[in-house]
Amino acid sequence: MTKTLIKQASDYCEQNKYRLTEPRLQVLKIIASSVKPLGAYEILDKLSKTIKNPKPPTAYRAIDFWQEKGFIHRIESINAYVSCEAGHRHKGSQFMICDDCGDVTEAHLCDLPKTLKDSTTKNTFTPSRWNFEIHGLCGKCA
Amino acid sequence: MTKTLIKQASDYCEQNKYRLTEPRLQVLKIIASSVKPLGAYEILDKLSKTIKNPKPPTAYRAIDFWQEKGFIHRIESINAYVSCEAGHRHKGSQFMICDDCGDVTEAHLCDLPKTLKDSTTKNTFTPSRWNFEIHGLCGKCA
DNA sequence: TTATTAAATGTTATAATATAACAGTTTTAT
DNA sequence: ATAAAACTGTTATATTATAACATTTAATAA
Repeated sequence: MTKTLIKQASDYCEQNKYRLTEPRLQVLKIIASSVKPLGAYEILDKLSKTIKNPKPPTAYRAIDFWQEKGFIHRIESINAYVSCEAGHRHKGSQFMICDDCGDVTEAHLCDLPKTLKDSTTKNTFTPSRWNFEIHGLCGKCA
Repeated sequence: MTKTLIKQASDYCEQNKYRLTEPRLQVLKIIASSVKPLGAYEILDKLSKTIKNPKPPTAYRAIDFWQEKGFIHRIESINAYVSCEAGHRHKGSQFMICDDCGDVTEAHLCDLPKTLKDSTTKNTFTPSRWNFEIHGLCGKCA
């Protein structure tokens, strides 16, 4: 639900004294209204419909902002960005990426699965955030 | 153990009729002998010690080759490559990446942890490969 | 309510990462 | 020997991302 996410973001900004500027608003709308992850330059391209001749930093700054605040995630293996529906800040995500149609499904992971957690413990490693990207085929494409 | 990995790779090429060419050998040696993940252009730079004036495709082709064969992995969140000690082809890895010193520890994951597997099932998603990147602090830096 | 500061954007340039395309070479199989 | 396949060399360029600094907007304090 696009509207819900924008509302959430708007409330978040108000509560935390961040400015919901035009680049930020438009970038979030663009990402939230896409069914597939978008690359930064796709976002930039769409941004040019509402902002005159935007440059890369305009897109990247807004992307970075929402990413820090947990409203969007970067899918590292495809250099693309998706909005997050979780409605709360979480340390990690599990993405299921269909290599056929490009569709991505997210499940957020507030905790590390036990086997992985055990592995970090064994290595005296203190996790702060995690990103699990699973490639394969979605139900429609399988 | 660098020697072991090179030997493994050499045997693998012989058994599978792949050519262990100079760029491939040097690139694998470079990655295998580094304690930290290396970026493609770092690899290219080191490659210039044994190959005269190498160009990006020379490095990237060898990188892609070893990656396909499972002898190295790409760490997506830092655009860098590490050798794999597992000695067998596995579908996924868990990387623990220290954000302070840059050190990376790998644990290979032949199977998806149950919670994640359940999540794929629920989404009728068929996994083929996975990459789990956990950021945080290693024992030395914590 | 104006001055000051902080936060954010606009703009130019460039860095960092990666690949396309095609010519030439080496190896393998015939 | 010849042809085909695999691989490398080389030039050029695409893609992704950031540095640096001038300018504008908004919040805060005098």
